[in-house]
Amino acid sequence: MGVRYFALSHHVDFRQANGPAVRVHNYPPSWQEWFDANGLGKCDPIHRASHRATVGFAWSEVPDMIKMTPEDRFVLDQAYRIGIGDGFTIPASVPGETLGSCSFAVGAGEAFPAEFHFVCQLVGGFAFEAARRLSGARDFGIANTPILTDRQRDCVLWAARGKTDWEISVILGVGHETVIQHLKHARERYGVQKRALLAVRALFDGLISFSDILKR
Amino acid sequence: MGVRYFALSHHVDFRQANGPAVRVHNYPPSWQEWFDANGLGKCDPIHRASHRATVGFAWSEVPDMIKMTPEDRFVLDQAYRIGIGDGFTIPASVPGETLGSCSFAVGAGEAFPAEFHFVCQLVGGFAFEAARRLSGARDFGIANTPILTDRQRDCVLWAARGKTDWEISVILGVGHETVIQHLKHARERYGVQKRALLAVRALFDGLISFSDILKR
DNA sequence: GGGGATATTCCAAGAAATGGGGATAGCGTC
DNA sequence: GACGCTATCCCCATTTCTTGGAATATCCCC
Repeated sequence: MGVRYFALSHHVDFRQANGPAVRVHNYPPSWQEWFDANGLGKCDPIHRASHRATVGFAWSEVPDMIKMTPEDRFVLDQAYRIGIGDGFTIPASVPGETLGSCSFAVGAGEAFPAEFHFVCQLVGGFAFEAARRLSGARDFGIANTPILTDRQRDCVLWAARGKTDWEISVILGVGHETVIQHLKHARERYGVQKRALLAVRALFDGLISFSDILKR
Repeated sequence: MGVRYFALSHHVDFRQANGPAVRVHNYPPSWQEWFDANGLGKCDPIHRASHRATVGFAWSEVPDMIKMTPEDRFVLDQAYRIGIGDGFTIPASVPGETLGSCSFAVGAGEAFPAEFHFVCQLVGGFAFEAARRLSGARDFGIANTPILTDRQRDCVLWAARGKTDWEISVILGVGHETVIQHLKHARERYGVQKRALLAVRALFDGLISFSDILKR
């Protein structure tokens, strides 16, 4: 396929991975060591960017996809220094399941053959799905994501929008205590203590979406 | 591509759709009417199955992917009666965004040409991505998003993970008041009042990612 | 050297969220 | 009819967050 490196991986910290997670790659060992030592599994810029696409993207597009921090630039710099050049990454996302991706890269200084993007898209996508099935990761996904009632969902949505319990009660036309109760139950079902994490989980599971929250 | 029908759609109830949502298809109008009348956007069995895959799947695999209810069987039965036969669906999932999919189907009684699965995968995937961008479902407003300092980002990340200010102060090894201050400034830069919305905005901007937050 | 951004710590008052109890009513299932 | 789920309301105590101030010190840039 005209590329030198491949990397198929779940986006977890492999230093302390506990659940089922897959990683297969042919990057230089020194890169994996440095990558793990810095706990990049969960915050690598390429991985972060992959959480914002449905299909493959060239690494050159990453700065347009996420906010690049100085560390992000340092990470990409390090990769280049170790010999990893331009790349193309295929995201893999299933609601409620560990995120992952499959990347292909050429050596530093080489040009990525754009005519192989489609092939990478296909190979990367099906390769990840195969790994996902082998690892049993998919058995831990949406099957056990909590189900909320309509009212609970409404309250979570307005809470994610930054409204207070009292404001929500006015918006929904119910009592203040009712809203407290709905959010209490929603937190219990998700097994979380804080409404910030509740909002995040509801977003991740597809219960609510950014467009629900941020419109207007 | 050897198929008769296509359907590219966000999984929402189009009777009461309010946000940006896309639907393009050439199914019979009677099917869309019946589909909407029954509010299937969110519970159609093909859509539900697509929430458990990262790549395309043949509709014949659906019973192995989700638990089929009697209603599900009735829905598929109705589709067949209207003239929709076997199909292949490509899921499209981005954390925090409305779920969607792109399907291809042959007429009732016809055989789906398996040799076109790969082509469907590619066309469906990129078609959905194109529709997603056109619809503004994802508007990359990276340019004018606030810039946080490293410490502020750390605090936002831990706050999104559901930690209290005091817990964060222990984790980061700084004073309790310092964390309060960082989050105060972070909220000011984002122009929000609540940490739940702060977490959502930071996620939306790509400052932090779901895999940063959720270990699993 | 001055200006600006950053990181750090501290105080205090009030608002809001959380966790623990309750209760009533409707609705559908077994 | 008993049971479970849902939605609605109420009380309490405690913790946590938010907002308004304040102060140092470092670092980089001009």
